[in-house]
This record gives sequence, structure tokens and C-alpha cells, in this order.
Amino acid sequence: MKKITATDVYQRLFSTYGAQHWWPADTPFEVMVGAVLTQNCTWANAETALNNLKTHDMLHCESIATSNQQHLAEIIRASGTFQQKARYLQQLALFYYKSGGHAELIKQPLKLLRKQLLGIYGIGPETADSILLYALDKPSFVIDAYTKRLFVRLKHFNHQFDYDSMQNYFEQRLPHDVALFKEFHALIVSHGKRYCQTKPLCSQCPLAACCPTA
DNA sequence: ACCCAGGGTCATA
DNA sequence: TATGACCATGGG
Repeated sequence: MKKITATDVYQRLFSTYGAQHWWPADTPFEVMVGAVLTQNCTWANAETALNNLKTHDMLHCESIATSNQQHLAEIIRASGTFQQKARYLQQLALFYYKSGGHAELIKQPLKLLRKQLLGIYGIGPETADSILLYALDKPSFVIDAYTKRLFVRLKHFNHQFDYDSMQNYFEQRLPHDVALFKEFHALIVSHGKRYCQTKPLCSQCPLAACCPTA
């Protein structure tokens, strides 16, 4: 059986699910906060925490950076691991403030920005790339558990591939287009939520015919 | 009651 | 470098 290309996977997912309209947020800073809040938790819980921040008029870098850490933690409680995330958010807000905000940040080249983001306590590769792509409009391909699971299943690479290897794999095969990267990642997540989790529903999966292990 | 979700850090070997 | 423990809520 012929292996489906990454581009064909994108086209098939898009024609099946349509545009996903990621990332839902009013400001780039909200995207950055959301990227931390959704770490290892459902988007619904992250959204509850975001709305709670809005209710308290706390969704700004100054208020987050200067707020009492315990107070902040209670406000974002619904997102889980909230003591850690309160610390993470304060570091991120401080970085955002010291960098001069969105307008100054986007002037910097992708590679340098990525390095700076990874230096922030609580920002790992996936969160950094989510911020680069969805908050700063930089073409940095986001890898997550869904991406790995799907493309291991499609035999594009194996389980031993680390984050950077997987990111390189896609960035070498796709045009570096911000809109494409945004849509592709969102589609992979939407698809992953429906299919091939613990109980495969692969008979109706739009990629079933491409899935050697189905 | 168990399992996982739009991860990351830290200690240990 | 490579696992494992830990964080912790809410929904299935």
C-alpha cells in the first residue's frame, strides 16, 4: 500500500472537517496565556480559567506579572496543576512585558524567539511553538501527542522520534505557510479527538485506507 | 473507581 | 539520554 503524503493528509482532513478557526482569542497575549493553561488539560477547563481571568480583569501582562501568586493560582484553578501554572504565567507575563509586547516581539526572527521562549520557566517545545504560530504568526510547526500518534500510525516515523525530529520532518515537507501550519495542527487535534484513541473507530475514519495498523 | 486532556520540570541512573 | 514521579481539575 502506498504511503499517503503529509500534504495529502492535510487535504483529506480539511475536506472532511473544514476550517477549524484556531486559535480562539481576543488578543495575542490571550493566546499565550491559553497555551500555558491548556497544558495537559482539556480546552474546556483552560477556557474556564481564561474566562475567570477576564472576569477579574486579569488578562493583561501587567496584572498577571504583579499579582499575588496564590491569588492568581485560585483564579486559574479549573485548569489543573494551577500552582505550577501560576508560576509559569508570571514568568511568561514578565517576559512579554520586558520584551515590549506583541509589536516588538514579532520583529524578531523565529529562531531567536523560539530560543527565548524555551528559556522561560514552564515553556516547553509545544507551548513555544503554539505561541510562535498562533500568537506571533511565525511558521513554526506544532507537534503534540495527537500528531505523533497519527503519523506513527501512518508509518511516517516511529515512536523514538523526539520533538525536534518530528518538527523537522514536517517543516521539510510542507511549504512554510503560517495559515497552513495553523490549520494543519488544528485539524490533527480535531481528528485525533475522534479517531484512533484507545478504541479505534477506523472503519469510518477518513484515513482508514491509509492506516496500515487499522 | 479509573483514565485522560491542545505538557513541563525535576530527580535519578 | 532516558525513564518515572509529580502536578491537579473536570468530564467520560
